Amino acid sequence: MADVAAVKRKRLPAEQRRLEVVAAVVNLAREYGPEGITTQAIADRVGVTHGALFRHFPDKEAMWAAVFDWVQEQLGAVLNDAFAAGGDPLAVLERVFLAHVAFVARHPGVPRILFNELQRPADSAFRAHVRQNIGAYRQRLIALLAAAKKAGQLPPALDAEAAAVLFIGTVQGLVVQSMLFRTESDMLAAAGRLFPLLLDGFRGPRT
Amino acid sequence: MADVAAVKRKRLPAEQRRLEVVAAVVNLAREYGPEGITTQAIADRVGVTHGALFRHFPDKEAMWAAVFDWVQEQLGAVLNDAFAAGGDPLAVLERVFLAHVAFVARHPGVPRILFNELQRPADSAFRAHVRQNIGAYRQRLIALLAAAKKAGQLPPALDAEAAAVLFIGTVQGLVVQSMLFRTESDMLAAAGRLFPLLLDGFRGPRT
DNA sequence: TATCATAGTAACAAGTTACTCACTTAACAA
DNA sequence: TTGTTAAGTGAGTAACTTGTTACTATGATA
Repeated sequence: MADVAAVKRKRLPAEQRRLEVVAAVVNLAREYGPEGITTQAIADRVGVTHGALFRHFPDKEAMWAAVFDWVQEQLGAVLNDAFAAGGDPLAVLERVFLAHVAFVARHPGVPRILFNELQRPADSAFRAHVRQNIGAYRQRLIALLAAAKKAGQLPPALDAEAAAVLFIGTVQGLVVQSMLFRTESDMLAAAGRLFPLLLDGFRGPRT
Repeated sequence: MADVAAVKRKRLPAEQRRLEVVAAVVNLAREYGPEGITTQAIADRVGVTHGALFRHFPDKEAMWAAVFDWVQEQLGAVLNDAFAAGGDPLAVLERVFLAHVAFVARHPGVPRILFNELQRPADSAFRAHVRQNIGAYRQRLIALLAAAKKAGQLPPALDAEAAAVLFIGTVQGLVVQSMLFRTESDMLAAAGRLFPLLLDGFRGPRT
């Protein structure tokens, strides 16, 4: 695990160093997987000795908590913008879809971190956090689908709950397959091809 | 990590013990996540001392390799049956979808193991294995979609490659969300609600 | 310039993990 | 019954990982 940030002025203020730790964890997650991230590797990447980390975080779990907070904040802002930008409901839906995919394409470490957390036993505190976030996301999608029904853009018979699951699942499935096959840069192109199919499914059976 | 198999006759033939190790790993993956599986935990679960494991496997990686072989074999058989059972192409497609979901619902440790592998760096030997399997799966789906086009069940304009990605992605997304929210038993019901939406998407725009 | 809070250091401690090895003993066949 | 083979034992070991601590050095401020 190379120390990219070897040449670096020391003695940063605590808040800034904490952000550097978060960035280091996200990058290391992409490069080596979340499992292999040791506190020593984080220290090397940040360009600081091992012991210094524990001046900013009480333990390793607190570092992970900071990473989760960062992800929630960033992704939340991206999705908020997409939801808020206006337009008819289906246009919003497409914007949300593409914004979501673009975010994980820009931060490829993030899905690895989330998938990693999914494997932990169900009682994990992080799990509850993630569950609440995705649950809220799903509710917003259901509301958006309801608005689209009201606007006559989608049929009233549409199973909105299933549609929301399918929507989020499409993003997740796309991410999984991109991690296997493609580079992150191809993800947006693939997303552009997938969304029309998804939308046709929402629009209901061809008469 | 309790030793479920504490009362157990000793001195099994090697092949059988190897299968027990594979089963133990899959079960432990569901209960504690793949990350937390130590060779000691495997030994406890199988009901054997730690050292005995290394009489059957040269190292831990070989145990994981055996698990991957088992998964490939089992899931491959399930999908083969679903593909081979006959009927019109869209009926086959639905059967494959439900068989796939049913398999992961019956072996909840399997997706955790696969997701775990996805986090490792791209040059892993396991990754190449998984990639080849899913790639072959995708090809079979594309062929099936082509057959459905020929039979007039799907429009010729359908982007078959994107549809195959969406199909596999739907399963994966369903699994992810089931791991977060539902129990494994709900998965099949959710799959039944999702498939019609997916199919309508394949059938193309409503005119 | 002197002071002082605090970021950083380096060596250490304690626990965990994968793997080894000399040995014991069960099972099966002649 | 007896001899041989291979499964199993259990006490170790080396490497790694997290976290601690006594000490040092920096840089903003008075």
